[in-house]
Amino acid sequence: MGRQPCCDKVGLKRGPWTMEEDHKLITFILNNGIQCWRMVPKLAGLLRCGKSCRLRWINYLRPDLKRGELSEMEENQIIELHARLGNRWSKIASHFPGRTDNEIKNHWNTRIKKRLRLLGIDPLTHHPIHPKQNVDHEQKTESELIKRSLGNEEEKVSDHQNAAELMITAEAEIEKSDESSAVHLINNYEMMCRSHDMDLWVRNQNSNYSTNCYSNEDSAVSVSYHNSTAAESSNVSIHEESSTSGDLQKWVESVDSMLSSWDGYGFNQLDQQLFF
DNA sequence: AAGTTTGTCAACCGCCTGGAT
DNA sequence: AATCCAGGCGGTTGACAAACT
Repeated sequence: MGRQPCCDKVGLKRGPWTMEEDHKLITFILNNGIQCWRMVPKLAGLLRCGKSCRLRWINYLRPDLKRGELSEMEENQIIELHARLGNRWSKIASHFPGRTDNEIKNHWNTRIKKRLRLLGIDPLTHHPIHPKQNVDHEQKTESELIKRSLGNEEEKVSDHQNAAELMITAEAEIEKSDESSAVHLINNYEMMCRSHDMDLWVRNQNSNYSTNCYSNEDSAVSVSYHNSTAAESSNVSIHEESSTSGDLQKWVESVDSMLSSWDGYGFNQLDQQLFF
């Protein structure tokens, strides 16, 4: 037996909501609350189906909605959550009070996907796109792509490359367990990232792992490692206040242990390059 | 100025889930 | 156990605006 429609659609209004309809819905909900969405349109005097009322309230009218553009920090968090959860928009949205799943889904489809592709990252798998599979067939040079992703600012391009080199060296130091040197380099990297509000991906040449490093507003450097062969990913973060304490030692150890578990996937090759 | 393309996002559709009976 | 049903979810559409030719 087929599913019954949620309501009798005959005579019901569709399409964009008018101010008058919005007003009726807001007034009704604020005065009566929500017991049953099916009854809301009847009781509120609206020629809409219950589902339509629910959607309008949740996505547009409820008072606790956060308006305005998503910040870069929120965007980075969405990317991180999407890597873990996939297209589970409501789960992702639950991490952002005042943001709706619809809003985040739209933002992902219209902006973040493009941004990731520009950086050479497959938005579906979150792994680097191999140059041969790169969707941008226009033979853009690496520096042109970097410029585009950073708003065409020469200075930032140069710092972006320097930061990548710093992080690559830091990882090499970690690999050699030279913590004090790694601490110094990571601190430099952190400062550079924070001062230029940027993120970047580095990737081992001829290997299957990639690294995403970024800073965010609470002064942390996060490093996500993705291993395409093992289909694993992991994330480690350091905070400014812990970068000179024993916590960093733990951080270095956790990176070490994670990477040694990935041995055999080519991580030991340190001839890394910027990958866009 | 006019026509076309591209980007954005509110709203809809249909399936899924879980509680009630 | 089977069925019904409301609410929830993710994919998709289409109207509108902005950018481009």
